Amino acid sequence: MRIGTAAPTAEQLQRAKHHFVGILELNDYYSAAQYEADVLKLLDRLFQTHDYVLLTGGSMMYVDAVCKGIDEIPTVDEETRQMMMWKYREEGLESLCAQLKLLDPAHYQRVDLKNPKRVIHALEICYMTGKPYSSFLTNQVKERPFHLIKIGLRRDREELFQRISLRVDEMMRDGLLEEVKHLYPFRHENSLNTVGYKELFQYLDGEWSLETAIEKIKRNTRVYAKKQMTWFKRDEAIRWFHPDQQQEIIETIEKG
RNA sequence: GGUGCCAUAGCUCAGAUGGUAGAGCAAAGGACUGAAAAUCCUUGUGUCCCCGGUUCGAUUCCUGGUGGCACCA
Repeated sequence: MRIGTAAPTAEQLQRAKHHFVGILELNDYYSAAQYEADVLKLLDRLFQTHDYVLLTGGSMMYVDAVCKGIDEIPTVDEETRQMMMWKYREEGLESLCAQLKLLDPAHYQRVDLKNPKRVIHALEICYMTGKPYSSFLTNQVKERPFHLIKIGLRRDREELFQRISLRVDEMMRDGLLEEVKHLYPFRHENSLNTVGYKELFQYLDGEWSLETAIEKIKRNTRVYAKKQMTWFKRDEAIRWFHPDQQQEIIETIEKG
């Protein structure tokens, strides 16, 4: 999935040592909590020989998992997940909400009852552990054995959207469609339900023209960029810069 | 040139036998604790093409104009 995920190029990989690139198979289970654990373990090692380590990217929850931590909640086993998916299909969301109200009234008050993923996950934990989902939540930011400097990059929306459009065109030139064709047999894997892949699957299904699919990729990428802005905007620790302000960014990092 | 049809939100269109209007898409804003490039929520005032007429009242009916489409010359 090199092209669609905008993985670092061979040249970029040469210039700086990267971690966690291409470590997972299509159908591997992974989560923000696992990422938190994996990254902390790696950092432990890296800080023995490095003063600085850079964490880059825009996967909001994964960034926060490393910086702020995620509460200790058991990982849902396959059996429970299957059972809950079955209940969701057979009984519907409303029924699941009613069950959550009984098993975890506190969380029932707070969750987005219209969001199946949230309701399902809370219920999974309730059923699996016999304890309310909310009893696992501490609402505390974890202490880290290192100093964090958060740098946010921001540019005019018009310019940003223009660059998104160019980036998608470039991916197409680099052979995104070929990549997607190879992945077509695995299209139902969760890892492929993402921008850049799901739209081209629709094209291969004959539901959209190629032009429409490309427009949708651009559109969905814009929406994603907007979601990143919304998420990171409320993080007061982030210091914001225009990408061209390299000198200022370096100084900020050196000052700590 | 003639005849017919159309002109309503950024786009595609719906609608009221006359009481100033609403869907989809787009767009904007927001949420987010082991599926997160995922998932979910909220938001629709727009000279209803223009001039005039009828009317208490016209975006709706009528005359004329402008633009578009189709057919006929």
